[in-house]
Amino acid sequence: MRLTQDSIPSLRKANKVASPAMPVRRRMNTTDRRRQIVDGAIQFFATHGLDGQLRNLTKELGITHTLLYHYFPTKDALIKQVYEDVFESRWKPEWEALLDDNKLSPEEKLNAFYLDYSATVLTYDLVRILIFSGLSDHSISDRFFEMLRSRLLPRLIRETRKYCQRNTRAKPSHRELEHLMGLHGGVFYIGIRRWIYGQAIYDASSPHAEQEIIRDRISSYLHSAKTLFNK
Amino acid sequence: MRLTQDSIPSLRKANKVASPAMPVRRRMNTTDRRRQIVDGAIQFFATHGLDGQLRNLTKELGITHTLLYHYFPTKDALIKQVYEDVFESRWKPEWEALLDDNKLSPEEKLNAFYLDYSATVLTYDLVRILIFSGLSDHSISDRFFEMLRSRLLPRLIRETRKYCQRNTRAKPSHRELEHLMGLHGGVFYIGIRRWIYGQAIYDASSPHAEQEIIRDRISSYLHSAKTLFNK
DNA sequence: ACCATTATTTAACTTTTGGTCAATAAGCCC
DNA sequence: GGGCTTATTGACCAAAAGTTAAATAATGGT
Repeated sequence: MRLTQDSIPSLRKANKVASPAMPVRRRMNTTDRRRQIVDGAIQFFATHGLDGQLRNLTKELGITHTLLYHYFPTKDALIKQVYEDVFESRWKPEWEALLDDNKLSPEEKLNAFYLDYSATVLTYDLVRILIFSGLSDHSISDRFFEMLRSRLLPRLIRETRKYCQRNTRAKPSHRELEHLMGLHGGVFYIGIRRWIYGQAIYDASSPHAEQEIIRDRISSYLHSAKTLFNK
Repeated sequence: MRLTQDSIPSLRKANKVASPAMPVRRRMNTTDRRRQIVDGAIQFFATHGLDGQLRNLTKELGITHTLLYHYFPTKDALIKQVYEDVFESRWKPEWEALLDDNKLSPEEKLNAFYLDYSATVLTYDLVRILIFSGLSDHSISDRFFEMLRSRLLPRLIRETRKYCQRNTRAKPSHRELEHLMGLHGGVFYIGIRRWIYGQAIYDASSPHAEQEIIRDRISSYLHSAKTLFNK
């Protein structure tokens, strides 16, 4: 292992002819390399946690660990960048617009939203990094949940009320919110089972199984909202 | 910090008189010390993850880190013991008996079960160690979920059917199971929010808030089961 | 009161790991 | 093709962290 790694340079020195079998030191432009590092780091930290060792990360990337320090002053800086990227790239502002769209019924909105939300958020990288973040500092999970709480939950509650034909703009009650969190948690739990517990959730026979599940849960949620809150 | 730690022996040597302010080297019997170490380790690993450093753990315990190796040959052995203990001590065989009790209605059973389950399982130690385990090897989470799957889910499905007045012993359908997982995940998500995200979930005004929430979810679950599966 | 046992500590070793720095060489411009 | 810029590397450092071995001392039995 260490042998091959270390013997490459001497080989190169001894024989300057470039051969496909012999990796040559390649210069990448800064932005591409940086991109590659961050992408690799996202995958890597999602798998091994934030305690994963830089030398292992760079080995996967095919570079020396010292090269990292050309792009990031410290490991924390890299982690921070990973947080940024995972977070920034996955949160969709369209969700708010979708939930505000007047052409859709409450049920259609909830379905459309949670289908897209689950496809976007319930990914290997995001779920695991979110959980890793929650377990250590709460930096990412706090931010993520705050977005949820301030931008989505109120709209989801509003749509729920609309569905129940309750015309109130009162502040969502504790009970209403918790009912919604029951749905939300049930959906997020899909991600936990799949990406934390490593379960294969669906039978292969039905390709749209996940969508059906989510639809079921939403309909169940809305239904019981009626009986729960309509008197 | 290190100073006081290191200066104790010399102090002891200089002045043999035992004073309450000066901790004296105490011999504990093997079983007690082992118990203390494992208990401390559960707390410690739950907080800092499995990468937590033994020196910090033992500092909390007030012993030298090398003493650990008198009780456990390696760090992995200690972690394994932690897994065992968390798992053994928290899983209640009574749950199965409860769900089989004929004197209770399905709704009463589900309520009683999930109230106790959440009080027992949704604790700081268990939730976090379960998740830590899931993120690394799946050793604990697999076992835990397997117990759930084989011993509890079938009974919960059975009671759900009873509630819906469906008399079938057919193998639970994929859809039935997922509906149940919606409830289960919603409940477990309480633990995630509280112990991973670090959220204070309930308003202090209502001490039984968690119980009400769970009751709500169960009633919602059973209700929608009726409409979902009864025709 | 002494002795044997063994819990506990001290000191030291090894590997791992984040981080630094000077040397090397790939690509670009002229 | 020569030279400049800078991406990339190899050697090295220091602190962290798991592990070992020998020395010390608390306890229980006689």
